[in-house]
Amino acid sequence: MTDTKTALLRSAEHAVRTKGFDGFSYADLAADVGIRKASIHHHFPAKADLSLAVMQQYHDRFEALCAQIDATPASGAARLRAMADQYRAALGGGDTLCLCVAFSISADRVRVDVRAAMAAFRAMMVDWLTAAFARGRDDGTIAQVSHPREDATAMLALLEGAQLAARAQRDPTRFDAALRPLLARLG
Amino acid sequence: MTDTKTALLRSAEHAVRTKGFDGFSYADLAADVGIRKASIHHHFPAKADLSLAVMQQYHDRFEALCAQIDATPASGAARLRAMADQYRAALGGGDTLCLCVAFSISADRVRVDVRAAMAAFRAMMVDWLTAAFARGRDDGTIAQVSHPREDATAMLALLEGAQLAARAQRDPTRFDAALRPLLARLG
DNA sequence: GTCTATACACAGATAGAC
DNA sequence: GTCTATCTGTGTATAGAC
Repeated sequence: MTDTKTALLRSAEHAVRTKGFDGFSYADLAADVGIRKASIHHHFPAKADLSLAVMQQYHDRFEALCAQIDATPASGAARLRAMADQYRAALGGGDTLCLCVAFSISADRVRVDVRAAMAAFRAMMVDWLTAAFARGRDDGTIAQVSHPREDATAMLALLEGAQLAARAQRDPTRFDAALRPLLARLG
Repeated sequence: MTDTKTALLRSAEHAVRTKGFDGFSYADLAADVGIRKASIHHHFPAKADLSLAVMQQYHDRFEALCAQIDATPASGAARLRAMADQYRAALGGGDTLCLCVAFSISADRVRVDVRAAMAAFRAMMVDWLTAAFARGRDDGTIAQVSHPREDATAMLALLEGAQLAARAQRDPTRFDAALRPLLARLG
């Protein structure tokens, strides 16, 4: 992959996560990367192609992160904490959201394959969180686990909602506050 | 307030909640309400004026809803359930979000007074939820309440995140799934 | 209050030279 | 691969007639 393409993907991911799918333009990326906007079309013919590439790259990165955590002997609770830390770090100064959240608002204007990629990402995250909750129930490090899958679904919603709360007021500590009750269950 | 203005506010709220601040235009509203887009400027000179009016109307409606629930002798748990039902109903077929969520993505492109209105709405909701959790702790209808304010912050994030999950896949039952662990705490 | 007409900026995208 | 130039559509907003 060329440097330009890498730079474009990087710039586009940041743009989507701070401004949303409808909020960023090829002009923004061009200014950021330092080429003309027509040149972007050489790498990504349409905005949807770029969006899909960004989504796939994001998916791969999180998949690798999950695998990395799974390779450790960490407890169920420690795994959830590690993932929560990741979402917290993704917030930056309170201005960047999870890519899925950023795309969700424009869900009816993104191409069908981009929507499919969003669904795939969510499914992967819920599956991983489900396994972590099950592990935590078995090793006794997570309190009050009844249905790992439901807990996982709720936790993903909580993570995304907490990011929204932080962004709405550009205050990352809102994320911490929203996570506190969940983290309190982790021994 | 004239019928046209009422219709515009109604149409605009739906537009923002389905397409976001950046995703709807005066052309959409004009087609929906049945007037020309230039006529909208007579009622709301700028898009920011319209956004503010929609936000204020939304705030007033929820404030009235909170007051209505408070006027009943309902338990803490019953109050939370009533509010959760409201967010669930607001989902429609899985395509409409809370107005705050819809605006949040475009937070850096909305006028400062609209952002202030978003913050005011969130503050009101957290305050109300805090009181409901405190009531539930005292009347014994909500399990494991330690810090009502933290529980309230987490619940607002969960409600909004659950709406996002439902919208991402146009499936309202995702909302129900994400809420289940919380609702299980309510006696 | 609503209309037609229009201004002006910017969006995504394409053609073709270099 | 990147550029200039350009197309076409759409966005918010305004002027002025009715």
